[in-house]
Amino acid sequence: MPLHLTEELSHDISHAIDQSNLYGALQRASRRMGFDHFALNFDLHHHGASSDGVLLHDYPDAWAKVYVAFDLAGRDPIRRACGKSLTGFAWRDLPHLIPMTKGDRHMLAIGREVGLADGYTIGRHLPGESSGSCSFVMRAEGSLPQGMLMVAELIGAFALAAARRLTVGPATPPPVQFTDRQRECVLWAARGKTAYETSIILGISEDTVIQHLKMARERSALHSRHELTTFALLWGFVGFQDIFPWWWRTGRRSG
Amino acid sequence: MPLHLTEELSHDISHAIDQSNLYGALQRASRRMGFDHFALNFDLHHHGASSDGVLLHDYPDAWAKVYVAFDLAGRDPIRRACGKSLTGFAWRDLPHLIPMTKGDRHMLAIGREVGLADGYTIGRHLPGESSGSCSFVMRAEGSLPQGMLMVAELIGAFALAAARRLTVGPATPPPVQFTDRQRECVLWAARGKTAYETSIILGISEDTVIQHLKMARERSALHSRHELTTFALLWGFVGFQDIFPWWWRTGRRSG
DNA sequence: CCCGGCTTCCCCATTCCTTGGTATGGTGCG
DNA sequence: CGCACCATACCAAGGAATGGGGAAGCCGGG
Repeated sequence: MPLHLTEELSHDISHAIDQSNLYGALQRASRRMGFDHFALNFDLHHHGASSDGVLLHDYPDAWAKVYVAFDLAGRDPIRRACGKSLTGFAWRDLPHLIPMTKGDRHMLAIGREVGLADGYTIGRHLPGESSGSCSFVMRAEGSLPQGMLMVAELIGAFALAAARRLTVGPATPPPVQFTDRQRECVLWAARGKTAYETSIILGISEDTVIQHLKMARERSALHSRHELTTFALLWGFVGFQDIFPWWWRTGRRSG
Repeated sequence: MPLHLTEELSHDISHAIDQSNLYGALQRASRRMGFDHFALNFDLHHHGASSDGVLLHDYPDAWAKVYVAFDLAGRDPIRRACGKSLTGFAWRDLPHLIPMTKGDRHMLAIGREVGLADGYTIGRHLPGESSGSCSFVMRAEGSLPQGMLMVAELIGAFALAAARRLTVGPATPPPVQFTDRQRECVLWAARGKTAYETSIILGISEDTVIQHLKMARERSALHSRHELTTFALLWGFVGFQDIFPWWWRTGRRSG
């Protein structure tokens, strides 16, 4: 029966043709699964003002303002936890996923006050393209509908896929291309090397390294090396794999 | 019934205590769902030689060599498609997900020759931490077990979570802790702001921002802002989600 | 109550990065 | 052969980051 339910609910979601459509389908789905509220947010890692992403929810009004404040400060613990779990998670399990600060606990406490007691959140990431999360929330303290969590897992994923379909469209090419040398210089920059050090490593002059980084910045329309390295990481021009194995191998420590 | 099946199969997988355990559970699960083969790979984005990731499969021997060759060259189209889909996908739908090159088609053709006709692959990513994929494969041309794809979706996710658990360990505590202010300053640095700009944003003096960043570097034993922002991204003190949606919202461009 | 940690602010010298140029040789393509 | 692009190298000025100091107030734990 639950699988049948999944298919029924996912049908509406997968066939949503716009955001209000998706909103309705998600609201119906959340009720059918036994939840009181839902929230879906989906952010692109690029694209300008035209398509900013998706934020759908039927949270209490009182919560919206609070949430925006926390989120703008980059402090939403639930969003952080989405980066640390491959499957959905219950909010009560947050401390097992991420280190909780005082501010985090404060935010959750405010949530409980306005009627968001516990929830189950499904997060998905496509490195360099988009991230999103979909939460199903209970108003009252008590247990989540355990038998429905797997259904929620699927429904959440389909909803995020739908949001992506509505936002991204067919394909997302990387916004720029680097030359080999540019990529190499950015890599050593991300590893923390200065232009001079990189010039020694690559056996070229310091000015050349600076030139490559200059060109890379120009292509990306960025104005600092921090942005450049972050940008390169995001788009996979360099990977954490490229940086950290090297980092740990070379006797570097950070704690 | 299928949901019951999911719970039964996921139990074994979620309780696997080592890789051979997981192998057996996955093999049983793939058979029960009506597939002929399975493959799971899971890669960490950091940590040195000791724990490089997981690769489990019961593919024909003939395929292993071919696969390794393609994968080492970073050319596996299925892995590429994992970066472009939020849900599982059938191999036959690859052309809808990614631009297929001649080499990609060649690889799939070889697969069909050795008895890997079509498959369903579930991919998951945690930006900055790990990526993995789990495939369930049919030997013969024909249709995938349609009624089982949602089950496969869940089983695949649980298997990846299990692989992560076996690889990463229960929790990888961050090697240092930042104060709220430090984290905030690092966040704005990662967003590309200078110390002066950050000071305006936070309403404090430029020297204070410099001081916070100085302390953060000291704790991390790092010597440049590039390393600091990368480090913060890796450990989840700030997330790509925190940086880029904001980035593109504020009129920045890069393409 | 005192101590430690957090946050805030200030100074200075040095190094590094950014931005604007110019210029050479090589390579691949039509 | 032009042409575009890449890799290489250099110059100069101004802005930003780094690494050393010092110091104040606040708050919570022992």
